Amino acid sequence: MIPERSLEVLRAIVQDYIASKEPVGSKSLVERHAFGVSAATIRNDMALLEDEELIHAPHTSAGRVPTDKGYRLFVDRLSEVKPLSNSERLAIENFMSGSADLDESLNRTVRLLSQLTNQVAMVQYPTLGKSSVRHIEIIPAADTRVLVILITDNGRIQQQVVELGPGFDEIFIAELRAKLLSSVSGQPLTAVAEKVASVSASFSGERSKWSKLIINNLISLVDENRQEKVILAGTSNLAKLEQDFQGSISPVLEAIEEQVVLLKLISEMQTENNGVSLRIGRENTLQELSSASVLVSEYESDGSAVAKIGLIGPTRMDYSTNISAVRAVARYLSKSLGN
Amino acid sequence: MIPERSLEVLRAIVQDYIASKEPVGSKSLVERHAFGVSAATIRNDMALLEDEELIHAPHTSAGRVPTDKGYRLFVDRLSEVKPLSNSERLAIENFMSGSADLDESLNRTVRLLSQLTNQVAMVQYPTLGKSSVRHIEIIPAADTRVLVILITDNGRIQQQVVELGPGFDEIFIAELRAKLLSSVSGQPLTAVAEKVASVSASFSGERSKWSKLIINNLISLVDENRQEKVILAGTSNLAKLEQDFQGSISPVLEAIEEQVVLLKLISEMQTENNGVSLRIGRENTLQELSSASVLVSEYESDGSAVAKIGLIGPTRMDYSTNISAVRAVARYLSKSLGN
DNA sequence: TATTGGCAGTCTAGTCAGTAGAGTGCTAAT
DNA sequence: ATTAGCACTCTACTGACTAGACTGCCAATA
Repeated sequence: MIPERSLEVLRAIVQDYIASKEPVGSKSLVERHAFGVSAATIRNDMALLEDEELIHAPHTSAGRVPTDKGYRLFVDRLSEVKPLSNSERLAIENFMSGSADLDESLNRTVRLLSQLTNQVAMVQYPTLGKSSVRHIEIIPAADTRVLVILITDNGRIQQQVVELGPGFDEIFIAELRAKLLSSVSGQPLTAVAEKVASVSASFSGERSKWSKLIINNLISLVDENRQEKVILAGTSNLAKLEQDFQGSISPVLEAIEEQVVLLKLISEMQTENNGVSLRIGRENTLQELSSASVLVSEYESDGSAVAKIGLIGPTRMDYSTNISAVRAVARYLSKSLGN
Repeated sequence: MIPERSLEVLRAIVQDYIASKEPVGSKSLVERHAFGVSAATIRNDMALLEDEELIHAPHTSAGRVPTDKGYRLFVDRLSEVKPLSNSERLAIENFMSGSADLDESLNRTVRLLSQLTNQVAMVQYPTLGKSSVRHIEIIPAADTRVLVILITDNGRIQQQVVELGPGFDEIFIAELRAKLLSSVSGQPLTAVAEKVASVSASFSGERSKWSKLIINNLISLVDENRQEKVILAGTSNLAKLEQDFQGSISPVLEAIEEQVVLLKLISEMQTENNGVSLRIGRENTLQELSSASVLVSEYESDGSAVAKIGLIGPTRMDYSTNISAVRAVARYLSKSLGN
C-alpha cells in the first residue's frame, strides 16, 4: 500500500510535468506545493514511487517523469474532473447550434474537439446496422442522369449520381420511386438488399435495365452505411506537439492515416463506468502509438446506434481537461443527434 | 548575359540539391555530371552565378544552394517538363473514374494531388456566379422536418434540414415545390433570391410561415454557393517536410489554416501562358510563406466557371515533377467535370 | 582568352576536457 | 518518521583543438 503523501507527490509530479515539460526534482516540488515537509522527505517518497515504477528518472541527476503506470494511477485515482470553463461551454454550444445532417454534425464536432483540446480528434460514424430507411428519393439531374438519395432514421443523407443514358421519362421514375418506397420505407438497412431485389423484375426492356442500375446504386449506398468510417481533425496539431512524442511523430501519423488500423483501435476500447476509455502509452496494442495516449467516449445517435468519439495525443497530455472535454462533447453530440 | 555552361551548372546545382538536400560543391558536381571541364572551372562559373544572386553559400566553406531567383530561372528556362510515369497516369485515371457529384470529385482530386506530390494540395470551389439552378427538391424527412435540396448545373448538390414544426402536409409541400421550381428552374443563382421572394406571399397562415422558412434556407444554400471555399489535403505531409522549411513549419500551418488568407493568395495568382502559376519563396506576398512555394493551375467546371487547384511546399521541391502533376490533375479534373 | 592545378585560407562539425549546477541516495542525528 | 548534510553522478555548457570540405585566387598552360 502506498501512503497518502506519496500519492500526493505523484499527483504533484504529474501536474508539474504536464505544465513545464521538464523532469521535476524534489526541490522545485516543495517550492511549488505546500507539503509541509522538506525536500529530503519528498526524496524518500520519490524513491518509493520509483520502486513501484510509477515514476522514472531519465538519468541519475535529473528530476522524475511519470511512467505510463504513473499516469494510469493518476487518472484512475488522483485526478479531479476539471469542469469546463464558461467560454469552453459557450464554444461547444455555439458550434453545435443550428440544425444539420449527420455528416455536417460529425464534421463540426470533430473540429470542435480538436480545437478544444489541441490534439488530434476523431469521430466514428454510427454503426448503422440497427438503423432503418426513412426515405428514398429519385430526382432527374440531367437528360441522362438521375440523383438517388437515401435518408436514414438517424439523419444521415447520402446521394449518388446514376448515369442512365438518354430516354428515361418522369413517369417511369415516379413509378419506380413509389415501388421502392413501399418496399423499403421503415425497413432496417440490413433488409434493404433483399426487399428491393424483386422490384426490377416488374419492369421490362430499357426500364428493367434502368431500374437495375438505380437499385444497385441504392444498395451501394446502404453498404456505405454499413461500412465503418472514422473522420479526423487537427492532424496539424501533431506538428506543434512534435517534441512531446519522443523524437518523431511519423509513426503516429502513419497509424492514424490508416482507417482500418484506427477502426480496430477504437473498437477494441470498451468504455467503462465513467463513460470514457483511455489507453496510455504502451497500453496501446499498437506499437506505433507507444508514446501516445488514446482517449475515447461513446455517443448515441438517435437513441439506438452507438459510436465513439475521442482523441489522440502524447502520453504527456492534460488528462483532466481532455477527459472532461471528450465527455462533454460526446454528451452534446448525443443530445444534438437525439432530436 | 550568362554563358551557356554556367546555366548548365545552375541546372545541375538545382537538381543535385533537390535530390540530396545538401549544399552542393564544385567537386561533387563534376563527379556527377559530365561537364568535360575541371572543378576549378566550375568554381569560376559558380562565382559568376553567385554574383548574379542565383545561388548562395550558407557559409564560406560550404557548397551552394539555389536562391529563390535561381529556382525561378531554373523553372522558367532550364527545367524540362517531365512527363508523368505510367503508374501515375494510371493512378489519376483510377482515382477519377466513377461518376460523382462536385464535392466528391473535388475531395478525391485534392487527395490525389497530395498523394502524387507528397505536398499539401488545395483546390478552390468553382465560383458559381455564372452557374444556374438545375433542380430543387423538398422532401419530408420526419414529422417535423423537411430536407431542402439544391442542384446546380455544374453538378453540385447541397442539402439542408429545415425544422418546420408539426402539422405540415404533403400537399402543401408539393405545391410549394412546384411554385419554386417554376420560378427558379434554369435561372442563374444570382437571380434566385429575387425570384423566390414573392412565393411565400401566395400562402397564408402557417403555410406562409413554413414557406418562409424553407425559402430562407434555400437562399442560404445559394449563398453558400457564392461563398468561396478552399479544401486542403495532405497537411500531414508538412510534418515529414519539416526540415525543408528553414526550421519551423508553424508559420506555414497558420497561413493555410486561414481560409481567407488562402483565398486571397490563390486569387492573386494569375496563371500564365503555360497554364500554371508559381510563386517561389519570397515572391509570395505573405511573409509566412517566405520559405514556401505555391503552385497553382486553373481548371474549368462545366465550361464556364473557372477555379484553381494547386499545392504548397518547400522552396526546395521538385518543380518539374510537381508542375506536370498539377497540370495533369487540373486537366483531368476539367475533363471529369465537363461531362 | 579560357582553362587548369595547386595552395592558402575559411568555415563547420566533431571530439575532448573541464566546470557549474541540479538532483539524488545515504547516513547519522533528532 | 523526519531532517540536514554531504558525497556522488550526470547533464549541459564552454573553449580548445582537429579533420575535412570547399572556396578563392594566382600563376602556369593550351
